[in-house]
Amino acid sequence: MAELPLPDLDPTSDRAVFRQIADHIRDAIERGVLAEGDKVPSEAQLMQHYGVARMTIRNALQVLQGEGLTVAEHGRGVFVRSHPPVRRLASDRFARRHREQGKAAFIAETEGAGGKPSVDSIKITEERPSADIAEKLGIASKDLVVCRSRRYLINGQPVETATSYIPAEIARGTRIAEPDSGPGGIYARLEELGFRLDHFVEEIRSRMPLRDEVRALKLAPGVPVFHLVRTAYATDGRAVEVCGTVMSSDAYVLLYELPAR
Amino acid sequence: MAELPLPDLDPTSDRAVFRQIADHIRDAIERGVLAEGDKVPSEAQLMQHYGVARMTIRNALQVLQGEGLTVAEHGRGVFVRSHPPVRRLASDRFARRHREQGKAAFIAETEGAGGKPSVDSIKITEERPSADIAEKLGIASKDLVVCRSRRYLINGQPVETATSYIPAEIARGTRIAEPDSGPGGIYARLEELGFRLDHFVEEIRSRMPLRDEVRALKLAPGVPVFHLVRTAYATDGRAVEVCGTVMSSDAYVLLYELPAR
DNA sequence: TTGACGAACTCCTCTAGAGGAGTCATGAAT
DNA sequence: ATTCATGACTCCTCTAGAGGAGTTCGTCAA
Repeated sequence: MAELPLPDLDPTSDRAVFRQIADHIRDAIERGVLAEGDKVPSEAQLMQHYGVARMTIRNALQVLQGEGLTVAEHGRGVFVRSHPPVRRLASDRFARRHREQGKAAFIAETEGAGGKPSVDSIKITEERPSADIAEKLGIASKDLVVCRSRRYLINGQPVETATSYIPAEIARGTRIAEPDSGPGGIYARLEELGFRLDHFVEEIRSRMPLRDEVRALKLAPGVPVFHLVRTAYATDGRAVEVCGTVMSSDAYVLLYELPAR
Repeated sequence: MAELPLPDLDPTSDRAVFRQIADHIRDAIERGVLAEGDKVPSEAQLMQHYGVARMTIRNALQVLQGEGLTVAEHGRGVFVRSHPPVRRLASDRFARRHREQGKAAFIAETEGAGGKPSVDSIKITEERPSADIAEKLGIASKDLVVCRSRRYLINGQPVETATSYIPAEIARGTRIAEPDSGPGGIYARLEELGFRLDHFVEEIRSRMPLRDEVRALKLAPGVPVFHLVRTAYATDGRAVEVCGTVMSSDAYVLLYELPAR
């Protein structure tokens, strides 16, 4: 439909035609003329409107897709991407007081927000840690660690993958090395084992997802991920767990509260 | 150069040719066969090697560029992207004890790491806040705020843009509304004005940059940004400042330390 | 009413060209 | 020694096609 008022090309501009076209559509999205979920005019319509070759149109659409503004659906059309409801992860989500109810942080949060949480593809292995993990745990890289990998879903939609690394010396033979780590999760188990947790350090990076991550999290093109690595320290200063999680950046906002001390 | 050992296409695969080619090159990068800064074989070489049309090669290279793995330089070639030195931002960087030396956080940190810090395009305006900012500051959206925009650079490379919003009622006529806010920055000024800072709340998002941000931060394609919004609260519970900053995600790692309480 | 079929529409992949423009090394002219 | 032109090489933009495959929807037969 020619309902969408797109400007004409500026032949005097030295900006490439496909960029100009991308600019027009981006403008329409940013100004709200095209709202979330709306269909962008088809390649054929845009060819017609601008009088250029199909490839030129496709290049323009490619730009927008790379910016995460649109998604193409084979056979249906190109649509303005809609953003899922955002989960806000508070910095105190692993505080002891939240653990005492006996629910894992993810389950409690999600149910609180009215979603149906589930956990997926739990895999427990015992491995030699990467140099990075070994250093964070303060162990030699030939010492073994127990790895707990899992994927979190809300209403069946994957939102996060996580892998915890606990020195095998601590975890072996305990419920931490079982698929179901019991009420309160592994932090509760660690405290029962006598490691009173003192503080966490979280390291946050953002980057484009790897191929596996795109698959595991069903990510749309142009969506970066948060890569968060949390290290848990016991009161004796010893690191007892490192947990690496990858989250879709458009499903999450991370919240931290800090003293001004 | 045929030095780079690339596999042949798998004609039985239903994976598109350009994706297979992208996979091969991505593998080479991930396995370290192609290191940072290395030149990817030219379009002509890849055409030759795979026996496909130029556009097919360009599509493959486009994929990698979108993933932030490579950058093309017109007339020179395509190169594996090299990552700038990473700045680690500690969560306590705005704590009072760091402020007492009289240096702004950014300057002190950068000099400590041996870089030459500078600040750029400082603009001070008085405006009506967006609904979001007004809500965070707990003021009506018709109340004015003083906006301090600036851009931070290290060795001339832009790394971060920031805009602070302070209720005009507080900032007007003070040094906060001057380009040079004086020793210790605006947090020091706020405390001198009697607003003893109690805590900060930081909200972190990650997304692809807008066009302006690409320009302002000289971002390579395929690099997401952190969008961090910090709200400063005084001891009386009042929000006295909101600061929004946009940072290149491959120049920063954010660090937070949290009590396990 | 239901279900199978097909036409029309969508985006996806790929080909084979063309001219343009930036970079760099070489070699000639100064 | 320096400057400058040249040509080879690079990626960039755009054209004009072709066949493929997924989606939607109306038609027609059961």
